[in-house]
Amino acid sequence: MTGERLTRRFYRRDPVTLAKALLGQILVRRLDDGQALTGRIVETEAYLGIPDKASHSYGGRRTKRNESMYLDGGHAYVYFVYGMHWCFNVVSDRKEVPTAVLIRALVPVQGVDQMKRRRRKARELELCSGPAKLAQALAIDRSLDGIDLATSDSLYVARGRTTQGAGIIATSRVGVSYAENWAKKRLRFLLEEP
DNA sequence: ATGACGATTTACT
DNA sequence: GTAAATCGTCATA
Repeated sequence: MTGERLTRRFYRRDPVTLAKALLGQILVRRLDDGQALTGRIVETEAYLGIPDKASHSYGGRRTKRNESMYLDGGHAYVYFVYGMHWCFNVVSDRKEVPTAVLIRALVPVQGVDQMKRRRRKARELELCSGPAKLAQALAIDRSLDGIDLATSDSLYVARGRTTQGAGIIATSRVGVSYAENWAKKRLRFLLEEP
């Protein structure tokens, strides 16, 4: 039961459930030349949408930038921050419900040499140990924003070793100190045993 | 038209 | 530990 692409049904859940369910699954990026870059998802964050002060869709905010958050579960939301970094989210829930899961870290599986090339500055252990790092390593950028992970060959998630909720640590999210009472909610999830 | 600000990373004191 | 890098997007005017 490993290696199959996850389908729409998997993604159409609330972001907390999805954030936990994504841990241990395999993110697959297939380049135009057919080469696969893959990694095991070991850290995620849930963004709960309209009520969530840390979410780009807080208060129902809907702009050109965050439009992808309103797509059906299983689409990609890729955004640009700090003038230099891309971050990749998996959209959760249904169409018009702007929630998502930020993929924060991977353990590289396939295509490590290519990842190293893309992240020239990084040391081996830091290839995919942050949201913008993994985006750079897997060549994820604007061109993949809004793509459908349920049908795209360029980017999707495949079933990895299943965890059944065991070994998951929940902590507060990173970089959202501005979000007041939402900043300290435990919406960041890490796989304890990589 | 302008200005403030990031769901970060890296380098440096 | 602190701070610079760096620019698209959005709110305000």
